[in-house]
Amino acid sequence: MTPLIQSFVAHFGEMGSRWGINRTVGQIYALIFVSPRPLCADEIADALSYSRSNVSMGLKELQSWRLVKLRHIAGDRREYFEAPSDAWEIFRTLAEERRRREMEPTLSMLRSALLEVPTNDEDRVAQERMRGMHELIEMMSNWFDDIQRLDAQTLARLMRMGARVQKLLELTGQLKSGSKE
Amino acid sequence: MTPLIQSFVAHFGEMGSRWGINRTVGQIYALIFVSPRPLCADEIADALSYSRSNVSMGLKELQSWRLVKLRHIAGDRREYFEAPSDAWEIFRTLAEERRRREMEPTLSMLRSALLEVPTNDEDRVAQERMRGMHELIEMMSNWFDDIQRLDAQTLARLMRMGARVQKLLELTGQLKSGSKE
DNA sequence: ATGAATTTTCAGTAATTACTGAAACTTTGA
DNA sequence: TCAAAGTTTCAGTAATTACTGAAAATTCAT
Repeated sequence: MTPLIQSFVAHFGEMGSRWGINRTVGQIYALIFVSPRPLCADEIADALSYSRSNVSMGLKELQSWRLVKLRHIAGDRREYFEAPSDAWEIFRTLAEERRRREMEPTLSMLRSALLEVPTNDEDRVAQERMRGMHELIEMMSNWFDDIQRLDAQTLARLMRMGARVQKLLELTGQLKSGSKE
Repeated sequence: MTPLIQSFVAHFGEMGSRWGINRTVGQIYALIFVSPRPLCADEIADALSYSRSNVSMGLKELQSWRLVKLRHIAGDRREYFEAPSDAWEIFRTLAEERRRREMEPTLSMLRSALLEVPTNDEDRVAQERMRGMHELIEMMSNWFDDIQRLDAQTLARLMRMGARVQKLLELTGQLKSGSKE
């Protein structure tokens, strides 16, 4: 590993642990991401000085997040791993997977909590707060879903617009006032 | 704690660990969030059966995330803690703090990596990928910053629009074609 | 200043999570 | 069907992180 790659990999190892992801997994992904060609498990274990089995676990985790693609090379039985070279695509996958793992369980917990009939003031207030949270998370979840379908270019345009989108909304609000939104 | 609140608190304890946040901190915040009035450390320790010192640590962490507000009650020396009752506000704080803790260090690492002059093909490719990632993260970081300034209502409108925003962009793209955007 | 009420720190311990090496399993070519 | 190449599982151990209780520090009324 060159020093450039080494520092990139190290950074993602540390960052990883601020997420749910562990150091090994972060480093493996960083390495695959910057590699010009797919890597096999042994190469990864070698480069990072981790045991073969640890790398195997890490790759399985990355697969469960759908962040790596498998490749096969003719005449070679080993599996090779590759990341999308487009950071947008990675981000999209990550967002979708987080929605599924973090938002959905919370939404279903909140939904069932909101079905309960509160029998005291404490529960009444609690439910009120939960309702607000449910509303927010549901909205964001749907929004993620919509965003998912935009192509990178449109999304980039939307982001570059930033706060100016507000102006646009005000404008269309006027144009469409009276219609369904 | 009522069963309703208990299940909410338990859920956030478990969810917390999928984030960087630990179980205790997640539970403390959940409890504060649904409480109709500010709580003091002893009440929290009591409700969750954690040691007073553990709760103290947890509250400190929540303060470092700026997720709790301190309140004082006349004639009572203890500090009371409260969460914004508006989930939007919480989300905004969280997003800002994550940007600061996760995006900024990564951006600065990437920036310095991109300043290096690559001396071989491996580094050249790696830098190319890093450039893509830098572009994406920087764009998102700026966008978060912009979003920050929108009021909840506008943001909600934007989200409810979802993918339809694409149509809007196409429209304005036509209107403005030739101008600076 | 004194001391009671409260909060924080910290060293030690418990619990959890990460990692390894060996063994089991799978796949494929001869 | 066998054996070689490759991958996964898993029990045990290492490393990390969470938690506690006791002691120290802080705050504030007198």
